[in-house]
Amino acid sequence: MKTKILIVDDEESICEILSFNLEIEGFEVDCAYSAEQAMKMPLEEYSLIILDVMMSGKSGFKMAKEMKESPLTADIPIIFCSAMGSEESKVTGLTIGADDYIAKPFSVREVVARVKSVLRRCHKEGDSQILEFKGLRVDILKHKCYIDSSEVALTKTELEILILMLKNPGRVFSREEILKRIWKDEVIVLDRTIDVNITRLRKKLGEYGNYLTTSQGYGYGFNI
Amino acid sequence: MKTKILIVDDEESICEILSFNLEIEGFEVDCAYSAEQAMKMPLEEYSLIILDVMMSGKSGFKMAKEMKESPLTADIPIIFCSAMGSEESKVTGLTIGADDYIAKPFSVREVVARVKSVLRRCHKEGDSQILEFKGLRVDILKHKCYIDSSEVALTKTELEILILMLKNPGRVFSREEILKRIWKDEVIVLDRTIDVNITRLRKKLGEYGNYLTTSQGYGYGFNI
DNA sequence: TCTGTTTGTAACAATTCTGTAATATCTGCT
DNA sequence: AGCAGATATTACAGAATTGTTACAAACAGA
Repeated sequence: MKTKILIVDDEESICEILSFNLEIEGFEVDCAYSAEQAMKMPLEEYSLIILDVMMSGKSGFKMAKEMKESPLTADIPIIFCSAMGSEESKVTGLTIGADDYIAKPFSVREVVARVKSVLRRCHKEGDSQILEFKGLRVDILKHKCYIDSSEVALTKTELEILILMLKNPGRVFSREEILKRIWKDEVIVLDRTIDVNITRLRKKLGEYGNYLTTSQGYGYGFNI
Repeated sequence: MKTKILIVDDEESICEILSFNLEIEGFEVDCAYSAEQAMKMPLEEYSLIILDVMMSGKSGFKMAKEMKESPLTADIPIIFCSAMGSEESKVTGLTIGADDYIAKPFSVREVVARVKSVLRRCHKEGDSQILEFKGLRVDILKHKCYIDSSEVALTKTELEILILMLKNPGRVFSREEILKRIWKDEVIVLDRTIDVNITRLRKKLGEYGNYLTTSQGYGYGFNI
């Protein structure tokens, strides 16, 4: 399977040139022309995202921040690119949210080199993205959960909670933390909502539900 | 209790992005926007300080130097970061006692990696903060207590008292001190409440309960 | 639009925690 | 030993936390 890369830039010509060159290098490349459009795509399928900082509508930085908040997409490396203009200093500040940074105008050669470098650094090439514990298996790319090879139907919320917990087994997450990472800052829901979702998850996971433990006064965790 | 990190940088955006990402990693993060402001904070509470070299007002170097002069703060690891990637400032930083050095612009992933590395090196890692005495073990992050590898169920209050004592073995805590640190100022409870909780703790800890000693007229302590 | 699913909320039940008070025991001193 | 002050123990009820269920709104697909 080819390594997939997503380019998000409102300048169509840039997308074209980049995707052309990256495809020559053997990558599979998709393009989005706005952050809004990109956010509707199945981001977790991509091994790397090239993100323009300055776009009309949602900025690349904002999009990156949202990605970091979801356990599904938090680990995807991002390369920012932006025109070095009057806001040079601001750009410097923003770049640190990324795994790499490229200033426009850039040479195609440079971009390809950085893409390869970041992928090497993050060991993400061909990464299967599967979480496993005994007979419990979660395929992050496919959004599926299996127990002993038979599928368990989890809803999006349930799956994200499970992924968050499974990625940090043993760690206890406070309700506040869970809200921040599953529901983002935009939506406001009650603490009790977490409890309800944990209950649902436990029920669906059967015997494995017992590993989702409560730390009274602290929160929840996946306890091995 | 989470590992606390202080970020000192006059660029607010940098503070934001770093703190956001470090919080996701499970650290508790505070920010200061100048060395002067930072020096007014209770520095000894932090397990690590990320310090910008170039700030208006007092420089990061100067602040580090002052920290090294106080026994309270001399051992806190410091990671310098600076826009000038010149070898010169790097050398200055390391001689002053910095534990690591990062040149801007940096990737968040890099910073997080270095933070973890430094904490690991200093035996203060955020992944598994563990207090241990013979067969008694407390995992602070997991909020769990074990005796000879089997879990002992402690309540929140009991656990907090035990952690307080175990962190300062030999030291005697007055009731007043214990109230202040476990119950904060918010809640007001009787002195006798402490006694009851100590009793409960002793019973649950079995043989190790004997190490929780009373200093008549003074208070309690974990006496090795 | 109809239908089924997902998801948050509310209400209530079950459980666990925790401070208090009453009583017993201990400690240091004379 | 006897006393006074300090600490230990116990039981209990109220508080706090968590679990469960049912329901309705929002959503998605046909």
